[in-house]
Amino acid sequence: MKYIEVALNLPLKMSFRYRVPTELAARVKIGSRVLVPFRNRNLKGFVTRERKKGERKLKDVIKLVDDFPAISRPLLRLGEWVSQYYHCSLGQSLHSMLPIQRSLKDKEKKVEGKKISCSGNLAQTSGGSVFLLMAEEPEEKISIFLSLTKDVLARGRQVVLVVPEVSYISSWNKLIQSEYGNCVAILHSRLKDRERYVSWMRMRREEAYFAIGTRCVLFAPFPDLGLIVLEEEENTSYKQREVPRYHAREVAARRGKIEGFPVVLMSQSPSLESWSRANKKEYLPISTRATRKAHPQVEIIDLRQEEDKVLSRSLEEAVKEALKGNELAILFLDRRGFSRYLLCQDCGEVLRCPNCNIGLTFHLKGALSCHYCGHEERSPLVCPYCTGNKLRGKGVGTQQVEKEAKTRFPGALIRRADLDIGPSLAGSALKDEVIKGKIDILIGTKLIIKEEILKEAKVVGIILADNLLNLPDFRAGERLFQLLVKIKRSIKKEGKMLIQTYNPTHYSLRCVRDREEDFYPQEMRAREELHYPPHFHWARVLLEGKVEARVTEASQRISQKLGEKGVEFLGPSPCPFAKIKGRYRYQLIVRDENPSRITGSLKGETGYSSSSTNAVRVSVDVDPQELM
DNA sequence: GGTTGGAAATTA
DNA sequence: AATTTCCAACCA
Repeated sequence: MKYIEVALNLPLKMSFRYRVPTELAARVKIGSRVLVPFRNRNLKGFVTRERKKGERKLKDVIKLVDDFPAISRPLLRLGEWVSQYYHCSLGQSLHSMLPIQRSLKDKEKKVEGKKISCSGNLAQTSGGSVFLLMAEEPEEKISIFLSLTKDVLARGRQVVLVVPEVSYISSWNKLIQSEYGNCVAILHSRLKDRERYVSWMRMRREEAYFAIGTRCVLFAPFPDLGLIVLEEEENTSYKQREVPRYHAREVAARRGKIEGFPVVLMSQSPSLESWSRANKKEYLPISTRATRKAHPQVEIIDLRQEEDKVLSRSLEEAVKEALKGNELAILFLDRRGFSRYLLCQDCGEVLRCPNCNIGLTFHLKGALSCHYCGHEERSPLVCPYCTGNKLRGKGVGTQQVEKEAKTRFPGALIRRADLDIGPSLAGSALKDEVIKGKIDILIGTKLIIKEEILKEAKVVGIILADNLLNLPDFRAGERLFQLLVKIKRSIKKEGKMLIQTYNPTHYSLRCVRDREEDFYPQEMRAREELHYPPHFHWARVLLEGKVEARVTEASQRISQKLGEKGVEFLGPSPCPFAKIKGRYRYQLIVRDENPSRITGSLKGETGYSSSSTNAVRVSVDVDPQELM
């Protein structure tokens, strides 16, 4: 008799054993999906191991779901790594790797021989390595991309291109189709069931040999994958917010290691993590020809010296100039949906946490708090740096920009685009309007920071850079730098970017204007002292529950345990969103230079999640991006 | 003795 | 995660 272990899509550490009825025995393999009885219902799960003996009476597998194993051996190994590193069950990680619920049917007799032959020729000098491609010019990036992929395809292997968001897919698809013909399969979460199924099957059958998609395309069922390329590797969308909370960059690298192929990260301004790894030769830089073309002018405007805190004189002049030449001007302001910060309009300083150096969150009752370590203080009446009395709560409602622009630039065609107007509308329709020149001044949030829109712009004004710089996030400076570099690289070469700020000497701004490469060593130094990544790995332990006392109690218990183990951690402190859907939320931040020590210290402290009506749910987010 | 609400155990 | 089991507190 044959027995198997099955991983179910439940937050349980254990797998369950079943007996395989004789008539199924030949077809049930490792990686197969099976339907099994569980409690009083039937669940689909993945076969993870085969066993000779069942030491007790086990239930029978009900049926085999698919005509073939849905998960290949290497992908099973990848799933095991994801579940270990990101603290979720194997069933949860495997479930997220297969975006299809229905049964997989295969009428044609697929040649299984090919898979075996591929494992022999994996040995390749670059197999398992990660490369970092920092191309200044988009044309150069594309030409390197094409030469790399051509090479892989010529050796009969397949290519995956991962992009941060769905909107990036169509232009890449056009490019790749025009180069290689109809060989592309597209995969992302917004596809309909049927489309996803067709795409997935085309990859498996090698009817397609090029896959483009968002995160989920990392698990493309190609039999002989030869290359994964990640576009805009610093993009924060690469971190999945739901379980399993994986980062596409890490998963790509791990798949490359398991299956022995190279991974290429592309970026105009890489994440500090990747820059640092490249510096340590963990990632290999791909050298580019130095074809730096003329850059647009960058001007930093000191708002402390300006009468008008919304539109400075220089920005007004620049916009007028653009209007005169019938060119597009963009005014960017990021609305911070939550949390405000306290800024001195005289000296430009911001109230920061003495322990963590992130902007303190300014609450309406006049309290200031740090959500990393839980530090709290009363908000002062005068600025502690210059004793001035112009401390102002900043962050929400910089909405007057549109009103201001209308009075300043009468007759101009002004368009405001943000989430209120609708994200779908802000997409292609807006792009069309921009290209046809139907807009003179475009006012918007991060939504409009798209290459297709920016490339039409002659002038871009950043209304208040401090909004981004003072986000309660240690990566705020890095994010601002990356955003500004992206704008600078995308707008017209003879254009101009004007940055309004109360902190004109900040290196995030200075480096955008003067020497971009100086940013990374400076930011590395800033992160070192406070044990921020990339020097240390972080994991967030999130506690949620309906009874606040229970949540704080549980967080105390965990912090005591961590203390006994001698692990370094911050908190517990209330999350930036302290209550969501009636659940109170607290967090602890565990940090260590070695990610496996973090995993070790958390083992046993938390289930993957335990839930009952009044209990506290504890979950772990390894290498978190935003702590909300 | 019986009901009840919440925590703990169980699921193969 | 979703139930079932366990157990102590409360009641008449």
